Amino acid sequence: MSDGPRLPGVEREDDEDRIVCHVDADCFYASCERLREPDLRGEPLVVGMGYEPGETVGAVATASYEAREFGVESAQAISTALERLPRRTAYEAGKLDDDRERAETGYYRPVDMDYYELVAADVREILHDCANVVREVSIDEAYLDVTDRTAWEVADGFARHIKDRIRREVGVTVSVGVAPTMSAAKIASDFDKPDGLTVVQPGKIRDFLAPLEVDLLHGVGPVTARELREMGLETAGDVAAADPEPLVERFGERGRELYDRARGEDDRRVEPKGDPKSFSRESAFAEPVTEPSPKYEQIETLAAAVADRAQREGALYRTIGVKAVTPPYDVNTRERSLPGPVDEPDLVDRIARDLFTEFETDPVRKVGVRVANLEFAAADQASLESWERSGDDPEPSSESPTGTAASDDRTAGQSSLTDFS
DNA sequence: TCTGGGGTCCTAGGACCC
DNA sequence: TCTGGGGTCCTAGGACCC
Repeated sequence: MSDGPRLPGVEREDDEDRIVCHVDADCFYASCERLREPDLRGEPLVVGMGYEPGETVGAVATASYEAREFGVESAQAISTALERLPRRTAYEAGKLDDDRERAETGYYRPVDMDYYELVAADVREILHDCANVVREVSIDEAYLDVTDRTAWEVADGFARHIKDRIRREVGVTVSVGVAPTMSAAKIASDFDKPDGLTVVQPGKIRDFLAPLEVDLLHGVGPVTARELREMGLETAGDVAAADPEPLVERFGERGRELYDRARGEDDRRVEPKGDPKSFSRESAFAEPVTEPSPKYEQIETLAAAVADRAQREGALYRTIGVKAVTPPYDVNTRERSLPGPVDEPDLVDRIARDLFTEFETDPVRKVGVRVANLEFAAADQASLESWERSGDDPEPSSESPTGTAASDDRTAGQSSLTDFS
């Protein structure tokens, strides 16, 4: 109902003064492990894959803050982590060849996603209780639009309430950022980790961001950070004050976005996450493999896993792809699109093999299979179709004498309408 | 830091169509 | 029959995130 000048065709709505909360669990996997194994509290703890005897490839998924003291970081090669922080069990068994102290060792646990999902579900429930709109970004991270639930004067108390509930009812700690935009809220939640709480009031975003290094901005990784530094831009404040033209020229659309975000401008609204766009599975070999057969065996396994996942989630796919990582670390992808969406595990296998023949004799350190161009027919379309063709065969094709979808043209639809009315 | 696994989005060239 | 302009889809690669 607000009056005032509007550009024709532009929806302004209640654009102003959203209150966005970003909730980010602190080293979530490690917290989960401590939940079911309280003795791990206060100890250096690494959750990852590949540290068991016989395994050589793997990486750190999460390191507790105690483990980070030793230079262990997420995404680090597990071998590096073990050098910096040997396993406590190795110490206790007297297997360490150097004279390290017990205090310089830590605990290692394998990733157990099923368990973490259970814990995350409890957190989610609280989040949905605290906000009208929740966007789950990952298992341990979500945006909340809490505009209708609180006000800026008491936003810190509201965020405190969320943190307290999660700690009391689930037993893990989270860091919360509150700001008028998603991007500022995200950075705010990271500002005071762990167990942090940072509120950025409207009008203060640019001041808040100004001193931060560019790589703290969401979407700026090592490559972009280096290029920005080469352009003389070290902090978010530098970017905000820069001429946007060179940024757009160098980084395209991302450059514009970067510039806007550094200035505190971000008009994205918190919206629930939609359907996934792709499913993939991949796995690395202990060392590069040249023989064709182990590679094809992996492809077969991964293809089956991906097809199974799609089936379980009720997704049809129209594109099938493979990935071959060759030394030193070249990522090659090949994909093929089909005329229409399918759910055919055999086809995934066949096409994946076919696409992979190109790398058959190359040394390969990692292979992957992917399906994309997903369609979730069952949920969305069933209702749409029944709405469009109301009165039509309620169980399409299952009762059909031919059993083929090909017979489902207008004429067939008409006749079944007659049949069922 | 020589590298795990599962995702998203963007870009750029080519094919193809009108 | 020497060559415009716009749009969409497909494919491969790259950067990034957790």
